[in-house]
Amino acid sequence: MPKAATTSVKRYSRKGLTMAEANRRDDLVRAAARLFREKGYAATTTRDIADAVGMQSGSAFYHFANKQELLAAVMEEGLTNGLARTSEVMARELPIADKFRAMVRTHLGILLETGNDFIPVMLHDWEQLGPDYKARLITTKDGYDAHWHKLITELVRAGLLAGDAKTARLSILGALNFSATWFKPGGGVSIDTLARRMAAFFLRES
Amino acid sequence: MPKAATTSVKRYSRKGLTMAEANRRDDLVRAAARLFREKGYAATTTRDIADAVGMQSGSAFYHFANKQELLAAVMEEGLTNGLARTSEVMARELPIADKFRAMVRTHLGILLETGNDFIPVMLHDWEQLGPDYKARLITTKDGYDAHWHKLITELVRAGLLAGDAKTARLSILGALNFSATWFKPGGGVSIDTLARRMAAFFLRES
DNA sequence: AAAAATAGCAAGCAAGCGCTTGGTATTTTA
DNA sequence: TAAAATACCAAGCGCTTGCTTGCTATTTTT
Repeated sequence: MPKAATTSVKRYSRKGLTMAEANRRDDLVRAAARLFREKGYAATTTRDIADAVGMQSGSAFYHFANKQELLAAVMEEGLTNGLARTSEVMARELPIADKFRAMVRTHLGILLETGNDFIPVMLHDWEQLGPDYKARLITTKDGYDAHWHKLITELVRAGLLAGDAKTARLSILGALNFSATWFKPGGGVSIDTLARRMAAFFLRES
Repeated sequence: MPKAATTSVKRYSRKGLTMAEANRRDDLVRAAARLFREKGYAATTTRDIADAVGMQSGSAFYHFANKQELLAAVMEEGLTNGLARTSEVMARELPIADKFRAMVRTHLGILLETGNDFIPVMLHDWEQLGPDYKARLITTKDGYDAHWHKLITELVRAGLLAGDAKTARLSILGALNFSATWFKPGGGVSIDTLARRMAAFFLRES
């Protein structure tokens, strides 16, 4: 008879999944993203993150060489997902003004939807990243910006946005990105409504 | 003969000022503001700040009970000065569109002028402040917002800004505030030029 | 000129930090 | 089924952190 009562079988998640299925690395990235967003990177300890996924404090370093690597993983996750969503919208065949509205809605979704803590962390704690880690992410980040550059250049050319394209891009993305600091889900406006209102504020049409 | 060679007279600044004139407390606030802006509040140590003004690491706690109090002092300095400058502009008798342009220029000045690290620190590290410290600042902060609310409401009513006043205010202040993250002094555009371009981007007039 | 207040210095403490190490249970590969 | 790889745990190490304490030099007040 096995001594099952004393030697309990080791489980890698509450659902009793195997190691490979459990994928605790992703759990760490998600928990880190949430905590980094709530308290900031420097104010979040590796113990906080380990606690959040039910690990011992040192065990996170089996998956990540150091704390910076975790921050980079959070940002990379956000950039990869954000670039995919953005590219999909840009590939649609839509009137330019409608495409702008869709892009605004998508960008706000990336920033404000529950659980999407990755890009807000990137916007807030980019400067906490060492130069080598920045270099690893800058390519994806540039691809992101390129979509917006193309879109806004067309809108300016069509007379649907005022001023020069650079000022328009910096203003619009600034306004959108800053919403991550004040938007509270369930606090009055929905993301959909906010997106419509902000798009209408920027666009020059009847 | 006094043993001046061995027992040097204690100076409270490099200019040989007296204690009261030297005002090392303000030195600490300015140094803290610069470091908080460069590295973030949590990543800046009290030793960094003491070093920056040439003090021993513990001596800053003669002027401030704790590190949070220093952060609050940085923000209060920014709010007081910013509110004063903003109130002065609002009191001018100007056509409403010109007043908007002046307010944009003033706000960008508060954010971007060299040495004005206080409001950027507030925008970036507001959430690091304990609830009691937030309460101490919230009144001044609201006075600040009230000016913008009044101005933008008038502009919307005059048809010089699109959409509802709330969306307009959040978008404009978001765009302006976010410039603190990307603007580099001496890097292409001046604050004056940036202010003119951003104001022109938002305003609806010929 | 004595007393009190001011503005520090020098030293260090307790707690918390990122991270390492040695070992072990489980799973996967050979 | 033995060997190798995976995914941790338990313990703790060295360093840094915010902050305290006892003392001293200078300035201001009385």
